[in-house]
Amino acid sequence: MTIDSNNPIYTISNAAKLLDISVHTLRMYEREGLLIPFRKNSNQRLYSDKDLERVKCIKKTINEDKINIEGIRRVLALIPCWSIIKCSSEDKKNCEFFSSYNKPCWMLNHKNNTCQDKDCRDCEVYQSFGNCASIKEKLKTLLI
DNA sequence: CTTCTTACA
DNA sequence: TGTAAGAA
Repeated sequence: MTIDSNNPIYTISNAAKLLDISVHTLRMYEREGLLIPFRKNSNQRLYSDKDLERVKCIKKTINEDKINIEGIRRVLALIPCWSIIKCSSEDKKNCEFFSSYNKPCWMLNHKNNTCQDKDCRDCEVYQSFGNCASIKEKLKTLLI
């Protein structure tokens, strides 16, 4: 983890074992827009240590804070991505995100805007809201 | 043998 | 959340 926590090295079965959840649940979190695992050319999912931390945060939020997947997704849908990546007004006009309030930006189409060639998994927006500890800090920097 | 997608008595 | 089918 100290070398490169972004290295996708865990298969879905290994990740599930480490997290003590089922592979089915991991796929569901993905389908619900809570995380974006790395994909090999063979379409197989791979998870990094950072991904594991992200899922731990999700588990904690669901089990301890009693917020369901839908609730988490709606919070993520409020991230001011345009401010983080500094969209132009043209980008905003072409972005589907501005007509949606229940999906995180990384679940939407990015055609015709500055995000179209980006991999959301590598995006600062997705990364910054990856675990419970960093979210509040990130929001502080946006409000200053 | 593992993983992928899709579906559901 | 679990399990199953058929494909890769």
